[in-house]
Amino acid sequence: MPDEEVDDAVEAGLPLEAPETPTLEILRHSAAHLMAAAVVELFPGAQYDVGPSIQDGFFYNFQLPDGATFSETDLARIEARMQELVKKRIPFEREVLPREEAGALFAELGQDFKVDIIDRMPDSVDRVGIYRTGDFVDLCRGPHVRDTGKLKATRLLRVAGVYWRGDERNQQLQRIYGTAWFSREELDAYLERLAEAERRDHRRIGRDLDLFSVSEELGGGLVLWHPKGGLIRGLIEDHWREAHRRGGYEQVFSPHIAQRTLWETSKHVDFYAESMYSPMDVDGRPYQLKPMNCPFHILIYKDRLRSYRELPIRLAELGTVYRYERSGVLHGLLRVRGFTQDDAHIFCRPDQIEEEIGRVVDFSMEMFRTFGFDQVSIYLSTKPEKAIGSDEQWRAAEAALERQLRNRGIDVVINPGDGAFYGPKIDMKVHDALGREWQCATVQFDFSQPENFGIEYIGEDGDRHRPVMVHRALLGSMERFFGVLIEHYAGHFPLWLAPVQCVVATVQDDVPAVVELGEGIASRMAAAGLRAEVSAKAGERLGARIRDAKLQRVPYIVVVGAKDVERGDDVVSLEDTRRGTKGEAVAVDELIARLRTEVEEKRPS
RNA sequence: GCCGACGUAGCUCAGUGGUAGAGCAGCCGCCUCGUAAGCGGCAGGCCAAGGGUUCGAAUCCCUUCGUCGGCUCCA
Repeated sequence: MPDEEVDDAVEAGLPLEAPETPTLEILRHSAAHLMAAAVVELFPGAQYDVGPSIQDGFFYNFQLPDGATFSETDLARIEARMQELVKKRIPFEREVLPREEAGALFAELGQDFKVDIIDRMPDSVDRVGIYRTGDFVDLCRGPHVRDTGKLKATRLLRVAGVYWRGDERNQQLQRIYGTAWFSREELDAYLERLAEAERRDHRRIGRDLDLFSVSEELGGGLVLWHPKGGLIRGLIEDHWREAHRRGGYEQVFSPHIAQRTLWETSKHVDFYAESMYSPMDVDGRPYQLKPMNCPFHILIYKDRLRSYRELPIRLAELGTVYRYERSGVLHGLLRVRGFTQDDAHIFCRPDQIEEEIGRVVDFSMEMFRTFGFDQVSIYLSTKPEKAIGSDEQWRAAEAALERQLRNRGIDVVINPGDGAFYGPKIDMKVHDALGREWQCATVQFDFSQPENFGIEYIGEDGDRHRPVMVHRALLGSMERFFGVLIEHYAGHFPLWLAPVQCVVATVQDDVPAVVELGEGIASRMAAAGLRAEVSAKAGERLGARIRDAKLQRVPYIVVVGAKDVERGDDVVSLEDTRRGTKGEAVAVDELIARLRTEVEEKRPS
């Protein structure tokens, strides 16, 4: 998220010329000014706050007089006015004013936000830059394009309510988002990208492919996995379990509720209360739906005395947790109130911690590759405001995490203050087919819980020592990962995950020998462990069967008809819907062998 | 939770004050057809819920619930 304050918190600099070849960022920032100019003309008395360029576009925050708000129909009017200003080729003119003069100027214009920004500038600032575009004047560092004529490929996209200075205790402003490009063609390409993202929307595909549902009747943020979605989840989980066994993890299970005292010990009650559901009464004692799995794994660790020889102990669980999320944030599978984390907690000696972190990073990269994610961005989050543990502990842990990443030649982005309350974390975001980043894996160093629960091990020296703990999820949650996977593949799952791997479409549906041939092929495939279905419903043409199978994203379609029955050579016509080949003559046995190989290799697409 | 938009059949959507519609899906027939939709029929709606205005409300107003786009927050 851009720092809204930075872009317009202008300091006086040298006079800037409009660059010969403006960057997209400059173009978009200029487009933001243009939009603000149009808004101020159309909505007298509107105050403007900040308007930076952002990824793919720009926004500007406004406050309309008398608490008025923009509605989406206003966008067309504003855009039309912008177009007029574009035609006039109004120059962007820079001036540098003494600070007091600028303050007086904006005060006179009734632009309180600008006055406020000037007031907040450090004392060292004595001159500030402003830009004029016709009658519109804005506090701004620049640079800008030469004139508004450069801003032809601009489109306003949506309005949003936002909190002043990003703090929800503050008043709400109106924000308009837009996008701007050098050319009409680039703008169209961008809009097409948005349309493609919409076509890939996992909620859309989830319904079309009958994978999952969420419903009002059930309750927001709660997911029903339908048979096909459930099948895919099961396959993902099978792979996950197998990988974890090989990776030295031991699978455990824990209940969905526990006594509230457990959450008091873990300090979740203190630090995580707003995400936890109200306690329920069990025999007069408060119990709590679990928002995290860690305390359970700690209890497993703690159930008996541990030796240094046992460490590291890696306890993994597909643990379903429940967290209160505010109604406005719920979103399909990506943001829900009940979800299953692919969780694990690693208990180890301090001397093992770095190696363990490195292992987890390698392990997750391998896991992502299996699902077709080759590119991953890595973020390191440091101590937040609300945290337990000393600054020294935090700094040491942060350094350990960073060292392991750097050792692997990984570029790390630091997110200051974004860690969990019990320790710093590494977040891994996968890049999908459209280049979008999705938060999946998180690796969190935790030096607090071992203390909270007083867990120990007996060291080589015979004394008791405190283990350290790494909390990690790779896929993140089954729900979110599934949503991301759907969008990444646009529903075209790799063969090993495809709910139906092959449809055997019959040409005729009323010729018993043809239907029998189709059914025979499907059952041979089923016997070989493949998921095949016959499409022979009465009243449909072959074209309709093919179409249905393709809309259902079935990877392979076999066509059989009367001619195949006559020939009797066990060779069928194969269509590979992902590669777009059709009419390939292939023997059924060979087909089965081919698909089995593809499944066994878990070929990612 | 906040700002905006939207809630009409399983799905996608028409319908802006005067008797609720279409396409797809479903069901029933007819056609037996070779690589993305054959043809015909039937059935399907308390127009999100509640309240109001009106002779009359899917349509106008209010409230609630939900969904969507953002904000804040997050796996």
